Amino acid sequence: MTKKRDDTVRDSIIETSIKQFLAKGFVGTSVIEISRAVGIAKGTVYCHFESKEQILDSILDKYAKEFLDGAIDEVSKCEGDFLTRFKVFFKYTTEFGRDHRELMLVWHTLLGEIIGNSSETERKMKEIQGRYTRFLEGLLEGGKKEGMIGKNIDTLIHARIIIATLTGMLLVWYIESPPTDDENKVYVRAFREAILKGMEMPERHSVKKAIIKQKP
Amino acid sequence: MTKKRDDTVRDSIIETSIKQFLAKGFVGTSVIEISRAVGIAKGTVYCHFESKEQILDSILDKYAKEFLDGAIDEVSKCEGDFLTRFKVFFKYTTEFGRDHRELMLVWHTLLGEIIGNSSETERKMKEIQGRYTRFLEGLLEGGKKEGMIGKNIDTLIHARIIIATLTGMLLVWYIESPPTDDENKVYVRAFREAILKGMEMPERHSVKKAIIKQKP
Amino acid sequence: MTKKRDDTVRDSIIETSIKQFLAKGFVGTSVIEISRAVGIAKGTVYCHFESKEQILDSILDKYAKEFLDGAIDEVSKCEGDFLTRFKVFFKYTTEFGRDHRELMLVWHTLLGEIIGNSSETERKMKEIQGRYTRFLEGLLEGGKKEGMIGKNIDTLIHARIIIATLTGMLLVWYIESPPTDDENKVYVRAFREAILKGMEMPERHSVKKAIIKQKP
Amino acid sequence: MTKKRDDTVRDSIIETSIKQFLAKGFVGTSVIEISRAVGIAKGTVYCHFESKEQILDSILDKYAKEFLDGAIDEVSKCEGDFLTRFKVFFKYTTEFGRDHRELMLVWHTLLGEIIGNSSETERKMKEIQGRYTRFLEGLLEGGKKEGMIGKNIDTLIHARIIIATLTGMLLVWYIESPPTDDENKVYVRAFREAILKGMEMPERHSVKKAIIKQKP
DNA sequence: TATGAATGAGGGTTCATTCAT
DNA sequence: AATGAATGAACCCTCATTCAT
Repeated sequence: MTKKRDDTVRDSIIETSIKQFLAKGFVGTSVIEISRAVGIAKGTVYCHFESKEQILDSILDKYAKEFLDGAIDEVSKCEGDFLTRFKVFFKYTTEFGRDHRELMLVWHTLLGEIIGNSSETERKMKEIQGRYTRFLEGLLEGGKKEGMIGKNIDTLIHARIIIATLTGMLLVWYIESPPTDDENKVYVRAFREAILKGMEMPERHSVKKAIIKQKP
Repeated sequence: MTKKRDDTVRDSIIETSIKQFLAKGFVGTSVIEISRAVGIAKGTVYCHFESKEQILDSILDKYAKEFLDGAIDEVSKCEGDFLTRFKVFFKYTTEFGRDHRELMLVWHTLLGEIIGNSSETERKMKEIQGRYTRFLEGLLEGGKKEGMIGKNIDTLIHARIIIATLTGMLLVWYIESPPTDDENKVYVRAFREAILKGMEMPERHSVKKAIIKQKP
Repeated sequence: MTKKRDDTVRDSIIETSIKQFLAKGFVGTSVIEISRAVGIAKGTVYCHFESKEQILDSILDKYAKEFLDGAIDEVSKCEGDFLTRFKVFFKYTTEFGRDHRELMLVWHTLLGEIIGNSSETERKMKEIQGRYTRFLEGLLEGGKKEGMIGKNIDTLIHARIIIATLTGMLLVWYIESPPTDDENKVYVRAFREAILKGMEMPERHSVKKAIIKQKP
Repeated sequence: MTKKRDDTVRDSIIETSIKQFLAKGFVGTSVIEISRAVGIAKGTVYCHFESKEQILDSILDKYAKEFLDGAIDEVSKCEGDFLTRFKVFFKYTTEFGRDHRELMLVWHTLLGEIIGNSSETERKMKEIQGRYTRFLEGLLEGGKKEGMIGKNIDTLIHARIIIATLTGMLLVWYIESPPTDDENKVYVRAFREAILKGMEMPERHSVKKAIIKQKP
């Protein structure tokens, strides 16, 4: 309601910056490169953002709003049990990653660059990351209550494992050339199953047996 | 006795650069910051390295030599079956990650910054990463032949999944404050079990459905 | 009205650079010295030139355009015989040398510094120098056809001698304190007569022996 | 008598520096380049010279001693009339230029770079140049007394013209590819005749006639 | 005498930011 | 809002010189 005017240029700057930051990092990207890629003058960038750092901030906000809030929204709307909700979460995450490859990746790329800065931006990144972890922890906690994942599972640790896995998945996809759509599906399913197995009720079968008995 | 002279300063520069690159990225770290942290003059850095980029190169070489070659060595020395070898690999990787936190992390930090550069350094990074992937693929291939992991498992894909998972694990550890040693063990075990389950023989239980019958 | 904008600063940089290069050579002059002499910030130089080398390039272009093209123009406009044309050329050259002392001298100063560089700038200098030589050769060739200079005169060699003489004249003027206007005229006349005598028709008197019968 | 010890290295440094200064100028040549070309360590240069500037000084001394003193010597030893002495001078100069191409050229190259410096070295260069001019002036003055060159010839001006011409000759040879030995001889003779004609007794024939009457 | 690691001033260049138009 | 010339700090790197060995 408030911000309504024509934000075409502003959005263009953000969209372009994501691409550039992804390719060359935050420090490695200059304002003039952004402005040229957008097709405006250097000074014009400063009509829309106070500083280069503010562009980064807006990207983080965009990530938090579109990805994180989106995931939370999607999951809250789902009324099923833990497994259903988890699958919704997983589907949302991987599909978002597929459709907003750059936004997801720039997040991880910048993490490495920004964390340790002790800047305001670092604080923001840590806060977003924390919100993500806690949301996932809550989801798992629910699964525990429903008896769908092992009681002795540490939900915080597993939240982290899941994030780690998803993070790593994206990075590897980025380094190696992007997989085909079919490969993509195989990956995603394999990841999901691996994650779920890691948390499943021990009664179903002993991990130990499965692993150790292989040596006849 | 060959070329051995006192490389103290050189090593210092590398060690310090790792820390600085980790904290601020490659572009974000200036040569004068490195020199000050080492306690030498700016010019002295150039007595030991031709350029800032060459420091980075040396770090990558160090990573490749210490971590990758170390892992390959360790595994080749092990004469057991796939599972034993895989555990050796896993142990080596996680322990190396624990003991050389910075070296491992700087690798991943710089990956995000460098990939896309189309620089010589990028080529080097991709080559190292490729060597790692192929090594792991070979390991899994062996497991397949021994009948210890499912015949239908795509070893390349799973090599990538494993790397992704380990990568992500490290990154998350870094973003969140470092876990205690005990947490560490739980993580590592959980990760390893998850990975192995994802690949185990389908006959034993029903992973099969999840992994193999992707296309209904 | 085409691209005309205010090139005051750009021109100032060139004018100042000529003086500085003349005094201290190209390598010996720093960009900050130029900027300070112009009265602008160091960075501003780079708003007008891509690099220090580009300033040099512009000076060469200026030299080629103002001096060389000017000479060619002046001579082509003259419809007289060889002697008339040669005198026009000589007058133009010496007057240009008198009125654009610095531009002429910086050319020669930089020649010594740049030649041997195997840089792009060297190529440019050689090309300009070559154009100058060929133009003069053409002029002499005309004189030969008109029968006003000896048939056996090698026009290329004499073109070079003339250039050498003019070049040396300028350099000596610079090293020794600049001569008065009256001395100037004596110089110029003496030079011109010496040059013309060296090429005149052998029949008239015995230069022939000196020039032609080189091999007894 | 005084300096007797083995100056091989010192001489090597000077010889090498001449080549390097010629190719890249004084400022453009670094001490390490010289040392590498000589095949010694950088520090060793400072065992033989106090500074880079001192190398230049030694080159100038060498030029003054070998070329200038040599010319003066040669001419004083000759007992003939002006024309004979002048020819001796000219022969010596051009042959020295042919045989010590680099030493001669580096002198002219460095002139442009150093003059204007207001350094001690500049003073030295001006002094050498002045000594050269005065020597030549004396030679011409003798010719005047012997009645072999025109009474109204200004010997200082003509000394300058001669130097200028020789200087220019060298530079042009340097810029254009070096002439063959035969071409060389033609040049040299043409130069000498041109110079001598410019100074000859007016009684022999009127310059004016020769030049002006060409237009019938 | 010879070495080469160490120094730090200074060079060319980039770039975020400002501001008059 | 849009522009781009201007700024000056900061960056990477070079180099003359010193000095302990």
